[in-house]
Amino acid sequence: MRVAIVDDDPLVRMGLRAIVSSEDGWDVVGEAGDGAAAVALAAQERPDVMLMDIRMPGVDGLSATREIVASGSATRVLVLTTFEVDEYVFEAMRAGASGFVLKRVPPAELIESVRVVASGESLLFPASTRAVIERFATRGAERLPELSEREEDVLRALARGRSNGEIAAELFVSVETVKSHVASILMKLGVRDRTQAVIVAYESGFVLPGETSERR
Amino acid sequence: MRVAIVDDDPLVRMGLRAIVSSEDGWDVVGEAGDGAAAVALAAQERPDVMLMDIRMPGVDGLSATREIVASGSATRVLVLTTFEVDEYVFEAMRAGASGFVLKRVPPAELIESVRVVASGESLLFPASTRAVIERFATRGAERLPELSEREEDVLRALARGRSNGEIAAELFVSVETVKSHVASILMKLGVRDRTQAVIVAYESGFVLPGETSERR
DNA sequence: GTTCCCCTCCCCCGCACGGGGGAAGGTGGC
DNA sequence: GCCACCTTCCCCCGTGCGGGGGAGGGGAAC
Repeated sequence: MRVAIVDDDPLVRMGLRAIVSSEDGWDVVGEAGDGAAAVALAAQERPDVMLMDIRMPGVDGLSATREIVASGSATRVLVLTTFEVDEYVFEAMRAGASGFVLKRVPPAELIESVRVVASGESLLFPASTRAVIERFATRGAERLPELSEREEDVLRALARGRSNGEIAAELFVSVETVKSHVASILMKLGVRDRTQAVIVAYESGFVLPGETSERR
Repeated sequence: MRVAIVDDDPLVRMGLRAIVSSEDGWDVVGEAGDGAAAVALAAQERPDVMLMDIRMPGVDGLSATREIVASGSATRVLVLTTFEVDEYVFEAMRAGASGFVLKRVPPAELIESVRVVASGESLLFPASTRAVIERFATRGAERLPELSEREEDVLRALARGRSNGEIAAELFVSVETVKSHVASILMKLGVRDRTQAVIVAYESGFVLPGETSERR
């Protein structure tokens, strides 16, 4: 296992190095103190896993992660943070990090985390997982008003960017029918136009990013 | 710790009961073989954690989870599945489950999982976490074409359901200017109308569900 | 200097969209 | 039997939106 360590604090790097290199067959193949150096290090050493701090002078850890992932590197990035509930968790996920864990976890857990992301899986710390799940659940403010079956069909079509004419063709009905369904949807959702209806569809979880375009 | 077990297979229930009750101070306060019984059980016994199978005859585990969570119960639902990559993970998250783990994990891990969700945190199995992160990252097919700063402002406004006139007022420019920005956005994104632009904004991660409406 | 691109603003045009009416058959509840 | 709702279809009308032309100023690159 070849591990790289990125943190602007030399003390933290030393601590991480001690933990990682204590494991049999594990090597720390390099250290970096900022994002730019991290990108270069990833390209040079091609480590299996890179432990990445977020807050660093110059190029931050998220930008560095984005670059490394975008470069097609096989290196997995495990983001380390100081605070439990870190707003950066979503950004880190979008940047392509394979995991998001606390710096102050017991060494054994950190080792295990590295092993997990190296295996191609991903992992989040419980508090982060909770935040993610809550975003999905949108607990509380969700629930669309009751839409009829046909209206849901039409709303799904709207959320795929279809025009009234296209929806009519897909559902084998006339454009007028589609228009009347759209009008009902707008009224029930309390919105002005199809664009706002699509926004409500996304915000309520009626459709999820990724489930419309990729599947089939 | 008071735990309830929901699974249609008596054998599985026995196995889970054995694991749970082997822990000091932990009690299995009830079992259920289908979703309807699970909802009733949650209301009666108010367990700390409910281990919930998904596939069951009659009312399935997801519907039961939805009901229990919607009822405002303090019971945390930990969803158990047989297969690693289960399409139901997103549904479970949306239903309000606190976790999603494999049935065949070592007993010690299952116990630990129950402890985690009981503490109010959430947890997903690595393979599930990976799927979730990939949905966020939308690795590969993402990246909006380069939009100018102003165009990003306009796209953000579009994603909030604003009309051209409203955007003009918000950005202190004329409607014509907004129209020309919108036209550039449509061209750059390769879409037909503002609705499709909003869809691209969501699908690409340019905006995330939850970040527009709730914040501020 | 020239050459881009961005941002701003303006014109005309056509049409899809949304709002206002309505009407018909089918299903299900009371 | 009546009423409510869904689904389907039709009319008219106004306008917001998108497509097609531009044009001028400013800043960065070269």
